Amino acid sequence: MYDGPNIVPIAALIGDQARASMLTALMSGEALTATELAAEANITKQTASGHLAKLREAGLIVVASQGRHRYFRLANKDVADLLETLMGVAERTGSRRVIPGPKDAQLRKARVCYDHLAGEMGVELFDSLQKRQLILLAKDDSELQLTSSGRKFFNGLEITPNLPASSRRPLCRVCLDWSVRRHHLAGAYGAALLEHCFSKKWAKRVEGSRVVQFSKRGELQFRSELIN
Amino acid sequence: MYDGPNIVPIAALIGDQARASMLTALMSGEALTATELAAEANITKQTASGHLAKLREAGLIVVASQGRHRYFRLANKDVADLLETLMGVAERTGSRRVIPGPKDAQLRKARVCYDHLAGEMGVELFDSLQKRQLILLAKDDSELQLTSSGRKFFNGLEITPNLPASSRRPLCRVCLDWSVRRHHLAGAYGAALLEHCFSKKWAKRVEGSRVVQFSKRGELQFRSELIN
DNA sequence: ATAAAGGTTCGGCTAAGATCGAACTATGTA
DNA sequence: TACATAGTTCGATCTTAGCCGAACCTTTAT
Repeated sequence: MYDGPNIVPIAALIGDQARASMLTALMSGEALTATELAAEANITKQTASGHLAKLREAGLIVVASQGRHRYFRLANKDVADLLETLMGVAERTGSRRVIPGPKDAQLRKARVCYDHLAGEMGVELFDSLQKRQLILLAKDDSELQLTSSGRKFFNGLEITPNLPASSRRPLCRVCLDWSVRRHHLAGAYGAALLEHCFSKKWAKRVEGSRVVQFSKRGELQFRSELIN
Repeated sequence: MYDGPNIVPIAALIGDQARASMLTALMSGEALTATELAAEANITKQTASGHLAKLREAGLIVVASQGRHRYFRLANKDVADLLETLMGVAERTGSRRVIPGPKDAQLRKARVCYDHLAGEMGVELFDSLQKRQLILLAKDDSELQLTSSGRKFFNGLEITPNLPASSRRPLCRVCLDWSVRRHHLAGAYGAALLEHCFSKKWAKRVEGSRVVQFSKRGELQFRSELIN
C-alpha cells in the first residue's frame, strides 16, 4: 500500500554532518571526486564511499565514471533547491554552524560559504550593493530583493545566474557572517558572483579549504568593478 | 566561529518517522494536541512529548497552551514550504511510504494524504480536472499547471488557497496514489479543495485514521460541483 | 476532595548506524 | 613489471537516540 511520498529517508540522509557537508560542497554545481568529498567532510574515504553510495541510491546525487575517477554531482536542481530551502529555515531558526578552528586571516578575508562569497570581502560587497540600492533588505531581514537598477547592474557585467525556469531558488538571499549583524549575499546571484570572480581569474579556491584567494590584481579589479 | 546556517539538525529532526508524521499532520495548518499527534505517529505520549520538545526547541513548531491542552502547529510557512519541497524530491526519487495495513475499503475510497484528498475520489477528481483542461500535466509528470480556465473555475467556487505572498508553495502538484500512474492533486489548491469539502460539510475526518468520510449527500454534491 | 485526563520527566533497554582499520579491485604511471 | 592512486567491501567497535514503563505535575470534571 503506497500513500504519498516518504520524506523520512531523504531528510535522514541530509541530517548527518558528513553527508550534509558533501552535499553542500556539491551545491556549486561542480562535480567532485570521492576523495575530495571525503576531505570536505573530514572523514576517511571508506566512510565517504559508504555515504556516497547511500546518497546515490536515494537519487540525491549521480555519478559519472571517468578513468579511475568517479565524479559525483547533485542529481538535479530539485535537490539544490531543497538544500537552499533548508538553509533558509536553518538561518531563520538561528541554527548556525559552529566550526572550532584557527582564526585564519585568509579565511576571515574571503572564503566560500556553500556556493557564494563570505568573509570581509563578501560583507564589503554586500554593504556596497545595499548602499547603492542595488539590493533591498526588508526590515525584518527576512527577504532580500534585487532592485531593477540592481538587475541592470548585473546584466551590464554579464553576471546572470543560470537557473532553469522551474527553479525556485531565490535570486538573492542574505546569509549571516561570523560577526552577527553582518550579512553577505547568498542565493542565485550570490553564486553567480563568486563564479564571476573565478572565471575572471580574480581569485581561486585553495585546495582542501574554504579559502578564496584573490590575487593583488584580482582584488583591485573586484573592488573597481563591483564595490565602486 | 560561525559559518553559515547549519542544515544538519533541521534535517535530522525531519528524518525520523515519528517526527515526520507529526509534522506532516500539522501541514493542514490545524493546531493539534500532543495526544492527537502521538496517535498520528503511533507512539506513546511520553515519546511524542519528547519529540515535540525537540521540534519546538529547533523552532520548527510553536505551542499555545489553553487550559490543560497544548496546541502545536508549524512555526511558519517556511517550514511548510520545506516539507512540501521535501515531498517533491521524495516523489521524484521514487521514495514512497509503504504502509502495511488492512485494505480498508473506506481508506481506498477517500483519505487524507498529508493535507489533501487521496483515494478513488481524489483520483477521480484529478482525472476530471485534467480532462476539462483545468489543470495541465507536463509530459514528464514533473510539473502541474493550473490553467486560466482552471483558476476561473476555482474562483467561481470560492476555492482559493490562502497563502502569504512570500510562500513558495506550488499551487498545484501531483501526488502518486497507491496504484502507480494514478495521480491526485496536491499543492496549495489540493489543500484548499479538501478544506472546501470539510467546510461545506460534505465530509469529515474520522478520528485517529486517515479516512475521509463523505456523507451520501456530500458525495453527490462533491460530484455535481467538482467532477462535472 | 477525589478522580480523571493531558503532558512531562526520568531511567534503562535496545537498535541503528557512523566510523575506521584492513584487505581488496581497478586504473593509470614509471 | 612494479608501484602508486582512486575507490569499494567487510568486520568490529562504539556512540547516539528512539522507545516505553513508571512516577510525577497540572488542570478540569464530579
